[in-house]
Amino acid sequence: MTQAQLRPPTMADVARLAGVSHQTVSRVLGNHPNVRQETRAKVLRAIEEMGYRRNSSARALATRRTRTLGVVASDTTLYGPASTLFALEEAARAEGYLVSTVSLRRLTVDKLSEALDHLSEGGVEGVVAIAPQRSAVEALAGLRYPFPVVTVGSGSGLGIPSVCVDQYAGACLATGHLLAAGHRQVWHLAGPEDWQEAADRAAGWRATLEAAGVEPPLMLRGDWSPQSGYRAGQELARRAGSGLTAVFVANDQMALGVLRALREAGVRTPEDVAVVGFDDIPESEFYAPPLTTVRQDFPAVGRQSIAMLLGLIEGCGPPGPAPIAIEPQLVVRASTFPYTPGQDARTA
Amino acid sequence: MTQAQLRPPTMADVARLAGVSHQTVSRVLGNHPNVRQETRAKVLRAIEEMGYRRNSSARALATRRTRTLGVVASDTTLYGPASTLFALEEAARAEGYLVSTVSLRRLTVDKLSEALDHLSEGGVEGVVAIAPQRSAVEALAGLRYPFPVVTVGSGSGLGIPSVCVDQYAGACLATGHLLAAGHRQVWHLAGPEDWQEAADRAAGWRATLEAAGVEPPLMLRGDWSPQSGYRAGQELARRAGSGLTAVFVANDQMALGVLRALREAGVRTPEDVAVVGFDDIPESEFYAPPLTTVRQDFPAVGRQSIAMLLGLIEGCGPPGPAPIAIEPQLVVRASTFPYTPGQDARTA
DNA sequence: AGGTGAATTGTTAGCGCTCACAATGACCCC
DNA sequence: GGGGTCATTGTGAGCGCTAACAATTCACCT
Repeated sequence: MTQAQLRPPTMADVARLAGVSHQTVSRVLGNHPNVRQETRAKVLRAIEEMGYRRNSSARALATRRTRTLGVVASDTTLYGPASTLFALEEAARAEGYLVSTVSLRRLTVDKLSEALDHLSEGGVEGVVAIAPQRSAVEALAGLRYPFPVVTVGSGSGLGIPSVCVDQYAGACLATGHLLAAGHRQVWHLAGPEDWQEAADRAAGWRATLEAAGVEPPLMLRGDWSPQSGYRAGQELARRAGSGLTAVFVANDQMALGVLRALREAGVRTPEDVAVVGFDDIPESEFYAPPLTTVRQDFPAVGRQSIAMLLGLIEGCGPPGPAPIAIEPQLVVRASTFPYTPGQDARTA
Repeated sequence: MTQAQLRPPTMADVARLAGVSHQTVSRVLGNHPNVRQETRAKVLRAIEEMGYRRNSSARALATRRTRTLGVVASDTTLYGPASTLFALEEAARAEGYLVSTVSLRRLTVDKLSEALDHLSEGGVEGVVAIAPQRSAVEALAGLRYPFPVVTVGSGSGLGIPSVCVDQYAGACLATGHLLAAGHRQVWHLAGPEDWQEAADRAAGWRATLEAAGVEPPLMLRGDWSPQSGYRAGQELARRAGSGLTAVFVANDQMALGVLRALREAGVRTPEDVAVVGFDDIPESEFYAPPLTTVRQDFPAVGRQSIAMLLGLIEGCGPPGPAPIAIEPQLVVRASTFPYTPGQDARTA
């Protein structure tokens, strides 16, 4: 006999039907201890009957908590950002928070600040910014918002709390793998200059070579796209004649372009040139040949970021937890030779 | 001389500083016409000075509008869903709405209903569900929520408003292209049975063949992943010896697996077997060989869905706009022969 | 001067909920 | 039997905003 109503029922309506005060209804909903079992049942029945749902705005107003977090992301059709976004959302939901997302095509300082304003209007209690570009993060450091902001994938060091995978370590893994397989020299196709991750991967590559007593060769640059990898691949193919045998590419998509360029130039992988990527996107296993690459633990990134943000929101402590780095993992496939002691890769 | 305050300033604080009533502040913020220029300036100065921001919860409570939409998505690391999500979010933001997202790893009836409950708790005014699986949409038809729900990528016909790309037309384009290039027969590697898009693509394929007087061969099935494409590709390679010359694969990622299986079996593409994919993901241009595929207009999907949802929210009319289908587009690359009249593809 | 209407501003009453506190009653102990 | 405790429930006052209406001011006309 639930009659259709224009206004959804309020707590007072439920209270009236159950013959209690609105506060008792609130207590039942809030799982407060001191409610008689019988009363609780009565209230629950009334709630059920009226199809009652608490009004979130009123609740938020009274408690001063919206239980909403914001996320700013860009390039969400790429595997890395999409995975991070997913992980963040899942972690936040597990903590009972709603997530409002702003996706940007390109992350610029203006757009980032607009996005934060938009989220601020929406009443978020904190924001995670997937901001892998240094310029954006630097700008962020200057702005003031009435809620904490945590960044993902950017370096820390600007005083903004941040979580990231240890890109440097991943690059060491990749470069070390190539050296161990017998290569005398390892080239690098890096990501865009402004990206912290690109810089960290390049630094890891350079350091590993130097530690092995190898002078790092000219570093190439792409923009993460297969297209840019293809162009760089043509350059690499040209050098394959004069001693180039191994390349560490800063992401899998560029590696795809490199593989195509090498193949078109008649350069075999891994016999002539070994290739290592970064990210372990699902497709990389099916490239020609399947790609050796570095896997990142995105779910861990999501959990850590949300944990850090909630710490900032609830603890209110400006110091915040120390920056966290998550360890990546090497996945060896057919685009490189496995490590075989005493054997030179080039003659395998 | 802005002093730090524990509680953020309220409208009343601003009003006091500006020497007006709080209602005048509200009018300035709401861009109401009848405020004297001078008063407006005074108020704006006070707002600026105090760093005042309207409290969204209080606003939502008073207006009964949260200006928040919900989106339920799954498989967001795939290109299609990620693009749709991005387009939705952008379209909603353009209309001044905040978007709360729930991403699901796998879309099941239970998870979908949990997601809608979670969004409902968050006070969304409407939800777009990216629900490409028929079972989920059917379940949705049974549930009642206090807000309208629009689906994307599911068929309509269940009484739930829906927007999608015309998959059937896309499949006709793909299959027709192969027939026009001279192939006598076209095989099909379909997506999972439960997916509406997979069913529509299969139907378009079948209808095109039948219209050309060709008996459709056995249909293979995958699960969208490169792995499943690889397995199906091995089967296809086996049949390449006995007359198979063309395959229409239901998405690009499976096509990647097919290409690899064919290559490993020594079957050349397109000389021995031509392959067409679906989606036009950014990488497909760099496959070996570059993939002929069907491009979908995701931004249009986003705009239409949001427009439909807002129509339902604001118009309140249960009839709602008619289901909208968006036209896809064929992108021809090297994995197929272009159409050359009078020439048999197999001898090209 | 008095009246009319428009422009501008202030006043009041909620929106639906939670919090702090008061009130009630049951029970127990000396 | 009075006073204490505990469990349970109700009351009242906001949270910060907008909407409706009332009040004021001012320009302009007859």
